[in-house]
Amino acid sequence: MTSARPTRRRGAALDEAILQATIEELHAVGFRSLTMDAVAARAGTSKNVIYRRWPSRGALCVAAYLRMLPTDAEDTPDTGSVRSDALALLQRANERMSTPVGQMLRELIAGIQAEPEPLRDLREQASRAGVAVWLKVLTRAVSRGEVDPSALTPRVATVAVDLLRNEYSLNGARSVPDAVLVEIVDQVYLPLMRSHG
Amino acid sequence: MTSARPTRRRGAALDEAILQATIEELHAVGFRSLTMDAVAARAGTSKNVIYRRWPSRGALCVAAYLRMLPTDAEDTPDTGSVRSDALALLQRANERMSTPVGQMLRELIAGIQAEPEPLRDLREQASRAGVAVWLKVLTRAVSRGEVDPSALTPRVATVAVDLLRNEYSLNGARSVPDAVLVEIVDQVYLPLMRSHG
DNA sequence: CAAATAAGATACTGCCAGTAGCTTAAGCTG
DNA sequence: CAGCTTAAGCTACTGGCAGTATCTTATTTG
Repeated sequence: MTSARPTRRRGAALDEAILQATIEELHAVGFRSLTMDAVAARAGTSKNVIYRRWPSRGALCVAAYLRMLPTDAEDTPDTGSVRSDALALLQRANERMSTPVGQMLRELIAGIQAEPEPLRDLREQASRAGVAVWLKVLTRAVSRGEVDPSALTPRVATVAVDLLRNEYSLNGARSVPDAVLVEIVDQVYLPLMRSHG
Repeated sequence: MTSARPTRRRGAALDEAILQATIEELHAVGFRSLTMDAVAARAGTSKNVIYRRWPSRGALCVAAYLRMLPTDAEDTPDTGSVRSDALALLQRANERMSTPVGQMLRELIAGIQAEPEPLRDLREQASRAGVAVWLKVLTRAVSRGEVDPSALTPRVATVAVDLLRNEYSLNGARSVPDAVLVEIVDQVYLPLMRSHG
Protein backbone atom coordinates (compact mmCIF):
# COMPACT_ATOMS: atom_id res chain seq x y z
CA MET A 1 0.00 0.00 0.00
CA THR A 2 2.71 2.42 0.87
CA SER A 3 5.13 1.08 -1.70
CA ALA A 4 3.63 1.30 -5.15
CA ARG A 5 1.89 4.60 -5.53
CA PRO A 6 1.44 5.50 -9.19
CA THR A 7 1.38 9.25 -8.98
CA ARG A 8 2.74 11.84 -6.64
CA ARG A 9 -0.13 13.55 -4.88
CA ARG A 10 -0.18 17.30 -4.35
CA GLY A 11 -2.11 20.10 -2.75
CA ALA A 12 -5.56 19.41 -1.44
CA ALA A 13 -5.49 15.70 -2.26
CA LEU A 14 -2.36 15.30 -0.19
CA ASP A 15 -3.80 17.39 2.63
CA GLU A 16 -6.74 15.09 2.68
CA ALA A 17 -4.66 11.93 2.67
CA ILE A 18 -2.60 13.17 5.59
CA LEU A 19 -5.64 14.16 7.61
CA GLN A 20 -7.19 10.80 6.87
CA ALA A 21 -4.05 9.02 8.02
CA THR A 22 -4.02 11.13 11.15
CA ILE A 23 -7.61 10.25 11.91
CA GLU A 24 -6.81 6.58 11.52
CA GLU A 25 -3.82 6.88 13.80
CA LEU A 26 -5.87 8.74 16.36
CA HIS A 27 -8.35 5.91 16.36
CA ALA A 28 -5.63 3.32 16.49
CA VAL A 29 -3.40 4.65 19.25
CA GLY A 30 -4.91 7.89 20.56
CA PHE A 31 -3.50 11.40 20.64
CA ARG A 32 -0.97 10.77 23.36
CA SER A 33 0.77 7.95 21.50
CA LEU A 34 0.44 9.29 18.02
CA THR A 35 3.75 9.90 16.31
CA MET A 36 4.47 11.97 13.28
CA ASP A 37 6.50 9.16 11.77
CA ALA A 38 3.53 6.83 12.02
CA VAL A 39 1.24 9.35 10.36
CA ALA A 40 3.73 9.94 7.59
CA ALA A 41 4.16 6.22 7.04
CA ARG A 42 0.44 5.62 6.99
CA ALA A 43 -0.12 8.44 4.55
CA GLY A 44 2.71 7.17 2.40
CA THR A 45 4.60 10.42 2.60
CA SER A 46 7.27 11.97 4.79
CA LYS A 47 7.17 14.09 7.92
CA ASN A 48 8.53 16.98 6.01
CA VAL A 49 5.45 17.26 3.90
CA ILE A 50 3.34 17.30 7.03
CA TYR A 51 5.36 20.00 8.69
CA ARG A 52 5.02 22.13 5.60
CA ARG A 53 1.28 22.14 6.25
CA TRP A 54 0.87 22.07 10.01
CA PRO A 55 3.29 23.59 12.45
CA SER A 56 3.17 20.87 15.05
CA ARG A 57 1.80 17.54 16.12
CA GLY A 58 -0.88 19.21 18.17
CA ALA A 59 -2.07 21.40 15.33
CA LEU A 60 -2.23 18.43 12.99
CA CYS A 61 -4.30 16.41 15.43
CA VAL A 62 -6.71 19.23 16.04
CA ALA A 63 -7.17 19.71 12.31
CA ALA A 64 -7.79 15.99 11.92
CA TYR A 65 -10.20 15.94 14.82
CA LEU A 66 -12.22 18.80 13.39
CA ARG A 67 -12.42 17.00 10.08
CA MET A 68 -13.79 13.87 11.65
CA LEU A 69 -16.67 15.51 13.46
CA PRO A 70 -20.12 14.28 12.61
CA THR A 71 -21.70 16.65 10.16
CA ASP A 72 -25.26 15.55 10.63
CA ALA A 73 -27.33 18.38 11.97
CA GLU A 74 -28.54 17.97 15.50
CA ASP A 75 -32.14 17.08 15.68
CA THR A 76 -33.74 18.46 18.79
CA PRO A 77 -35.79 16.01 20.82
CA ASP A 78 -39.41 17.07 21.21
CA THR A 79 -41.19 14.70 23.53
CA GLY A 80 -43.57 17.16 25.09
CA SER A 81 -41.88 17.57 28.47
CA VAL A 82 -38.67 19.21 29.59
CA ARG A 83 -37.77 16.20 31.63
CA SER A 84 -37.61 13.69 28.83
CA ASP A 85 -36.20 16.19 26.36
CA ALA A 86 -33.41 17.01 28.78
CA LEU A 87 -32.77 13.38 29.55
CA ALA A 88 -32.59 12.56 25.87
CA LEU A 89 -30.09 15.35 25.25
CA LEU A 90 -28.02 14.31 28.23
CA GLN A 91 -27.96 10.71 27.11
CA ARG A 92 -26.88 11.71 23.68
CA ALA A 93 -24.14 13.89 25.10
CA ASN A 94 -23.05 11.06 27.34
CA GLU A 95 -22.83 8.68 24.43
CA ARG A 96 -20.81 11.14 22.43
CA MET A 97 -18.43 11.90 25.24
CA SER A 98 -17.75 8.24 25.93
CA THR A 99 -17.07 7.57 22.27
CA PRO A 100 -13.43 7.31 21.15
CA VAL A 101 -13.94 10.63 19.45
CA GLY A 102 -15.17 12.18 22.66
CA GLN A 103 -12.24 10.81 24.60
CA MET A 104 -10.04 12.18 21.93
CA LEU A 105 -11.47 15.64 22.35
CA ARG A 106 -10.73 15.51 26.05
CA GLU A 107 -7.24 14.22 25.43
CA LEU A 108 -6.64 17.01 22.99
CA ILE A 109 -8.00 19.74 25.19
CA ALA A 110 -6.02 18.44 28.13
CA GLY A 111 -2.87 17.68 26.20
CA ILE A 112 -2.35 20.89 24.33
CA GLN A 113 -1.36 23.78 26.48
CA ALA A 114 1.12 25.63 24.37
CA GLU A 115 -0.98 26.09 21.30
CA PRO A 116 -3.67 28.65 21.87
CA GLU A 117 -4.75 29.03 18.27
CA PRO A 118 -5.93 25.61 17.20
CA LEU A 119 -7.13 25.11 20.73
CA ARG A 120 -9.64 27.89 20.48
CA ASP A 121 -11.65 25.98 17.91
CA LEU A 122 -11.64 22.91 20.08
CA ARG A 123 -12.84 24.63 23.20
CA GLU A 124 -15.43 26.33 21.13
CA GLN A 125 -16.49 22.92 19.87
CA ALA A 126 -16.62 21.47 23.34
CA SER A 127 -18.31 24.28 25.17
CA ARG A 128 -20.74 25.48 22.59
CA ALA A 129 -21.64 21.91 21.73
CA GLY A 130 -25.31 22.26 21.85
CA VAL A 131 -26.16 25.55 23.48
CA ALA A 132 -28.56 26.10 20.65
CA VAL A 133 -30.23 22.75 21.14
CA TRP A 134 -30.77 23.33 24.82
CA LEU A 135 -32.19 26.74 24.16
CA LYS A 136 -34.53 25.26 21.60
CA VAL A 137 -35.80 22.68 24.05
CA LEU A 138 -36.35 25.36 26.63
CA THR A 139 -38.03 27.67 24.17
CA ARG A 140 -40.59 24.98 23.49
CA ALA A 141 -41.06 24.50 27.20
CA VAL A 142 -41.61 28.22 27.56
CA SER A 143 -44.22 28.24 24.84
CA ARG A 144 -45.95 25.37 26.58
CA GLY A 145 -45.93 27.46 29.73
CA GLU A 146 -43.78 24.92 31.51
CA VAL A 147 -40.86 27.23 32.08
CA ASP A 148 -40.34 30.95 32.51
CA PRO A 149 -38.51 32.91 29.79
CA SER A 150 -35.92 33.94 32.39
CA ALA A 151 -34.41 30.47 31.98
CA LEU A 152 -33.43 31.22 28.41
CA THR A 153 -29.80 32.09 29.07
CA PRO A 154 -26.86 29.94 28.00
CA ARG A 155 -25.69 29.52 31.57
CA VAL A 156 -29.00 28.21 32.83
CA ALA A 157 -29.94 26.24 29.76
CA THR A 158 -26.76 24.19 29.65
CA VAL A 159 -26.39 23.45 33.33
CA ALA A 160 -27.10 19.77 32.80
CA VAL A 161 -24.38 19.14 30.21
CA ASP A 162 -22.02 21.30 32.14
CA LEU A 163 -22.48 19.05 35.12
CA LEU A 164 -22.06 16.02 32.92
CA ARG A 165 -18.83 17.41 31.58
CA ASN A 166 -17.64 17.96 35.10
CA GLU A 167 -18.39 14.33 35.82
CA TYR A 168 -16.07 13.36 32.99
CA SER A 169 -13.29 15.62 34.08
CA LEU A 170 -13.35 13.99 37.49
CA ASN A 171 -14.01 10.39 36.57
CA GLY A 172 -11.63 10.18 33.68
CA ALA A 173 -12.61 8.41 30.53
CA ARG A 174 -15.28 6.03 31.71
CA SER A 175 -18.85 6.52 30.63
CA VAL A 176 -21.14 8.07 33.19
CA PRO A 177 -23.89 5.74 34.46
CA ASP A 178 -27.43 6.54 33.51
CA ALA A 179 -28.44 6.94 37.13
CA VAL A 180 -26.19 9.97 37.38
CA LEU A 181 -27.91 11.56 34.40
CA VAL A 182 -31.28 11.02 36.01
CA GLU A 183 -29.96 12.48 39.22
CA ILE A 184 -28.72 15.56 37.43
CA VAL A 185 -32.04 16.07 35.73
CA ASP A 186 -34.29 15.37 38.70
CA GLN A 187 -32.28 16.91 41.47
CA VAL A 188 -30.87 19.88 39.64
CA TYR A 189 -32.18 20.66 36.20
CA LEU A 190 -35.89 20.30 36.77
CA PRO A 191 -35.91 22.08 40.14
CA LEU A 192 -33.95 24.87 38.48
CA MET A 193 -36.52 25.12 35.71
CA ARG A 194 -39.30 25.04 38.21
CA SER A 195 -37.82 28.02 40.02
CA HIS A 196 -37.71 29.80 36.68
CA GLY A 197 -41.34 29.05 36.13
CA MET B 1 25.30 23.91 46.49
CA THR B 2 25.46 20.62 44.71
CA SER B 3 29.19 20.30 45.02
CA ALA B 4 30.19 20.32 48.66
CA ARG B 5 27.80 18.17 50.62
CA PRO B 6 29.44 16.96 53.81
CA THR B 7 27.58 13.75 54.36
CA ARG B 8 25.78 11.30 52.18
CA ARG B 9 22.08 11.31 53.02
CA ARG B 10 20.08 8.10 53.30
CA GLY B 11 16.58 6.74 53.78
CA ALA B 12 13.85 9.09 54.92
CA ALA B 13 16.04 12.19 54.85
CA LEU B 14 16.84 11.57 51.23
CA ASP B 15 13.21 10.82 50.38
CA GLU B 16 12.31 14.14 51.85
CA ALA B 17 15.01 16.02 50.01
CA ILE B 18 13.89 14.54 46.70
CA LEU B 19 10.24 15.35 47.29
CA GLN B 20 11.22 18.86 48.28
CA ALA B 21 13.24 19.26 45.13
CA THR B 22 10.34 17.93 43.09
CA ILE B 23 7.97 20.43 44.67
CA GLU B 24 10.35 23.23 43.83
CA GLU B 25 10.66 22.05 40.27
CA LEU B 26 6.91 21.76 39.95
CA HIS B 27 6.58 25.34 41.06
CA ALA B 28 9.38 26.44 38.79
CA VAL B 29 8.44 24.78 35.53
CA GLY B 30 5.22 22.79 36.07
CA PHE B 31 4.52 19.12 35.66
CA ARG B 32 4.65 19.03 31.91
CA SER B 33 8.17 20.45 31.71
CA LEU B 34 9.59 18.82 34.78
CA THR B 35 12.53 16.55 34.01
CA MET B 36 14.00 13.89 36.20
CA ASP B 37 17.46 15.23 35.54
CA ALA B 38 16.45 18.60 36.88
CA VAL B 39 14.96 17.09 40.02
CA ALA B 40 18.05 14.99 40.60
CA ALA B 41 20.29 17.99 40.12
CA ARG B 42 18.23 20.15 42.44
CA ALA B 43 18.21 17.46 45.09
CA GLY B 44 21.95 16.98 44.69
CA THR B 45 21.56 13.34 43.85
CA SER B 46 21.16 11.21 40.75
CA LYS B 47 18.21 9.90 38.79
CA ASN B 48 19.03 6.40 39.84
CA VAL B 49 18.30 7.13 43.45
CA ILE B 50 14.94 8.58 42.48
CA TYR B 51 13.96 5.59 40.39
CA ARG B 52 14.82 3.31 43.29
CA ARG B 53 12.03 5.04 45.20
CA TRP B 54 9.37 5.96 42.65
CA PRO B 55 8.65 3.98 39.52
CA SER B 56 8.12 6.89 37.19
CA ARG B 57 8.05 10.61 36.72
CA GLY B 58 4.28 10.67 37.19
CA ALA B 59 4.37 8.77 40.44
CA LEU B 60 7.07 11.05 41.81
CA CYS B 61 5.09 14.16 40.95
CA VAL B 62 1.93 12.85 42.51
CA ALA B 63 3.80 11.98 45.68
CA ALA B 64 5.29 15.45 45.74
CA TYR B 65 1.94 17.07 45.09
CA LEU B 66 0.28 15.22 47.92
CA ARG B 67 3.07 16.31 50.25
CA MET B 68 2.58 19.95 49.39
CA LEU B 69 -1.14 20.16 50.09
CA PRO B 70 -2.31 22.77 52.56
CA THR B 71 -3.13 21.15 55.84
CA ASP B 72 -5.15 23.98 57.34
CA ALA B 73 -8.69 22.94 58.14
CA GLU B 74 -11.43 24.61 56.14
CA ASP B 75 -13.37 27.24 58.00
CA THR B 76 -16.92 27.54 56.78
CA PRO B 77 -18.13 31.03 55.97
CA ASP B 78 -21.16 32.12 57.97
CA THR B 79 -22.43 35.44 56.77
CA GLY B 80 -26.11 34.93 57.41
CA SER B 81 -27.27 34.34 53.84
CA VAL B 82 -26.78 31.53 51.35
CA ARG B 83 -25.89 33.97 48.67
CA SER B 84 -22.86 35.46 50.33
CA ASP B 85 -21.80 32.16 51.87
CA ALA B 86 -21.91 30.49 48.48
CA LEU B 87 -20.12 33.36 46.85
CA ALA B 88 -17.41 33.24 49.47
CA LEU B 89 -16.92 29.51 49.00
CA LEU B 90 -16.86 29.88 45.25
CA GLN B 91 -14.33 32.65 45.42
CA ARG B 92 -12.12 30.59 47.67
CA ALA B 93 -12.39 27.62 45.33
CA ASN B 94 -11.58 29.87 42.40
CA GLU B 95 -8.52 31.21 44.14
CA ARG B 96 -7.32 27.73 44.94
CA MET B 97 -7.90 26.44 41.47
CA SER B 98 -6.07 29.32 39.87
CA THR B 99 -3.12 28.86 42.20
CA PRO B 100 -0.05 27.11 40.81
CA VAL B 101 -0.94 24.19 43.03
CA GLY B 102 -4.43 24.04 41.60
CA GLN B 103 -3.13 24.20 38.07
CA MET B 104 -0.75 21.47 38.98
CA LEU B 105 -3.56 19.25 40.14
CA ARG B 106 -5.33 19.68 36.85
CA GLU B 107 -2.14 19.09 34.91
CA LEU B 108 -1.53 15.93 36.87
CA ILE B 109 -5.04 14.60 36.53
CA ALA B 110 -5.00 15.33 32.84
CA GLY B 111 -1.46 14.24 32.20
CA ILE B 112 -1.34 10.88 33.90
CA GLN B 113 -3.34 8.25 32.16
CA ALA B 114 -1.33 5.12 32.65
CA GLU B 115 -1.04 5.14 36.40
CA PRO B 116 -4.31 4.35 38.08
CA GLU B 117 -3.03 3.96 41.61
CA PRO B 118 -1.57 7.31 42.49
CA LEU B 119 -4.27 8.87 40.39
CA ARG B 120 -7.05 7.64 42.60
CA ASP B 121 -5.88 9.80 45.50
CA LEU B 122 -5.72 12.78 43.23
CA ARG B 123 -9.23 12.49 41.89
CA GLU B 124 -10.44 11.96 45.40
CA GLN B 125 -8.69 15.17 46.36
CA ALA B 126 -10.24 17.07 43.51
CA SER B 127 -13.80 15.82 43.73
CA ARG B 128 -14.35 15.62 47.46
CA ALA B 129 -12.79 19.02 47.93
CA GLY B 130 -15.40 20.60 50.04
CA VAL B 131 -18.60 18.58 49.93
CA ALA B 132 -18.74 18.85 53.69
CA VAL B 133 -18.36 22.59 53.67
CA TRP B 134 -21.17 23.11 51.20
CA LEU B 135 -23.44 20.86 53.19
CA LYS B 136 -22.61 22.83 56.28
CA VAL B 137 -23.50 26.11 54.64
CA LEU B 138 -26.77 24.65 53.44
CA THR B 139 -27.56 23.12 56.80
CA ARG B 140 -27.36 26.55 58.34
CA ALA B 141 -29.59 27.91 55.60
CA VAL B 142 -32.08 25.15 56.32
CA SER B 143 -32.11 25.98 60.02
CA ARG B 144 -32.72 29.61 59.12
CA GLY B 145 -35.64 28.43 57.04
CA GLU B 146 -34.04 29.81 53.91
CA VAL B 147 -33.77 26.47 52.15
CA ASP B 148 -35.62 23.17 52.18
CA PRO B 149 -33.92 20.05 53.62
CA SER B 150 -34.35 18.35 50.26
CA ALA B 151 -31.40 20.39 49.05
CA LEU B 152 -29.07 18.59 51.42
CA THR B 153 -27.64 16.11 48.93
CA PRO B 154 -24.06 16.18 47.64
CA ARG B 155 -25.22 16.61 44.08
CA VAL B 156 -27.35 19.65 44.78
CA ALA B 157 -25.10 21.18 47.40
CA THR B 158 -22.00 21.23 45.22
CA VAL B 159 -23.57 22.36 41.97
CA ALA B 160 -21.80 25.70 42.15
CA VAL B 161 -18.26 24.34 42.47
CA ASP B 162 -19.04 21.68 39.93
CA LEU B 163 -19.94 24.36 37.45
CA LEU B 164 -16.82 26.26 38.38
CA ARG B 165 -14.72 23.18 37.78
CA ASN B 166 -16.37 22.78 34.42
CA GLU B 167 -15.45 26.34 33.66
CA TYR B 168 -11.80 25.48 34.29
CA SER B 169 -11.88 22.36 32.22
CA LEU B 170 -13.14 24.41 29.29
CA ASN B 171 -11.20 27.61 29.74
CA GLY B 172 -7.86 26.06 30.48
CA ALA B 173 -5.64 27.37 33.18
CA ARG B 174 -6.80 30.96 33.45
CA SER B 175 -8.59 32.15 36.53
CA VAL B 176 -12.34 32.50 36.15
CA PRO B 177 -13.58 36.10 36.34
CA ASP B 178 -15.63 37.08 39.33
CA ALA B 179 -18.58 37.95 37.14
CA VAL B 180 -18.91 34.31 36.19
CA LEU B 181 -19.02 33.30 39.83
CA VAL B 182 -21.79 35.78 40.45
CA GLU B 183 -23.62 34.50 37.42
CA ILE B 184 -23.39 30.93 38.66
CA VAL B 185 -24.70 31.90 42.05
CA ASP B 186 -27.47 34.22 40.92
CA GLN B 187 -28.66 32.40 37.83
CA VAL B 188 -28.24 28.84 39.00
CA TYR B 189 -27.43 28.23 42.61
CA LEU B 190 -29.89 30.56 44.28
CA PRO B 191 -32.79 29.71 41.99
CA LEU B 192 -32.06 26.06 42.65
CA MET B 193 -32.16 26.67 46.38
CA ARG B 194 -35.31 28.66 46.01
CA SER B 195 -36.99 25.74 44.31
CA HIS B 196 -35.88 23.58 47.19
CA GLY B 197 -37.41 25.96 49.65
C1' DC C 1 10.20 22.42 -23.34
C1' DA C 2 12.17 25.10 -19.52
C1' DA C 3 11.65 27.12 -15.03
C1' DA C 4 9.44 27.09 -10.78
C1' DT C 5 7.40 24.57 -7.25
C1' DA C 6 6.51 21.10 -4.17
C1' DA C 7 6.87 15.92 -2.95
C1' DG C 8 9.69 12.40 -1.23
C1' DA C 9 13.83 10.20 0.88
C1' DT C 10 17.35 10.13 4.22
C1' DA C 11 19.74 11.58 7.74
C1' DC C 12 20.46 14.48 11.55
C1' DT C 13 19.95 17.30 16.21
C1' DG C 14 18.36 17.63 20.63
C1' DC C 15 15.69 16.29 24.44
C1' DC C 16 14.37 13.24 27.85
C1' DA C 17 12.65 8.84 30.29
C1' DG C 18 14.37 5.06 32.01
C1' DT C 19 18.47 1.55 32.68
C1' DA C 20 23.18 -0.51 33.60
C1' DG C 21 27.25 -1.08 36.07
C1' DC C 22 30.62 0.51 38.74
C1' DT C 23 32.71 3.08 42.83
C1' DT C 24 32.44 4.58 47.37
C1' DA C 25 30.33 6.16 51.68
C1' DA C 26 27.51 4.75 55.67
C1' DG C 27 26.19 1.87 59.06
C1' DC C 28 25.81 -2.46 61.18
C1' DT C 29 27.66 -6.79 63.49
C1' DG C 30 30.63 -9.19 65.84
C1' DC D 1 37.69 -1.56 65.07
C1' DA D 2 37.59 -4.81 61.15
C1' DG D 3 34.90 -6.65 57.83
C1' DC D 4 30.52 -7.03 55.52
C1' DT D 5 26.24 -5.38 53.60
C1' DT D 6 23.54 -1.89 51.87
C1' DA D 7 22.52 1.92 49.36
C1' DA D 8 24.21 6.56 47.43
C1' DG D 9 26.35 8.66 43.72
C1' DC D 10 28.57 8.82 39.21
C1' DT D 11 28.93 8.22 34.29
C1' DA D 12 27.44 6.55 30.40
C1' DC D 13 24.12 4.40 27.63
C1' DT D 14 19.57 2.96 24.95
C1' DG D 15 15.64 4.10 22.66
C1' DG D 16 11.90 6.92 21.21
C1' DC D 17 10.28 10.96 19.21
C1' DA D 18 9.61 16.04 17.70
C1' DG D 19 11.20 18.92 14.64
C1' DT D 20 14.87 20.39 10.91
C1' DA D 21 18.05 20.33 6.90
C1' DT D 22 19.37 18.91 2.46
C1' DC D 23 19.13 16.91 -1.67
C1' DT D 24 16.78 14.50 -5.49
C1' DT D 25 12.92 14.03 -8.48
C1' DA D 26 8.18 14.44 -10.11
C1' DT D 27 4.60 17.68 -11.48
C1' DT D 28 2.77 21.92 -12.87
C1' DT D 29 2.73 26.02 -15.36
C1' DG D 30 3.97 29.50 -18.64
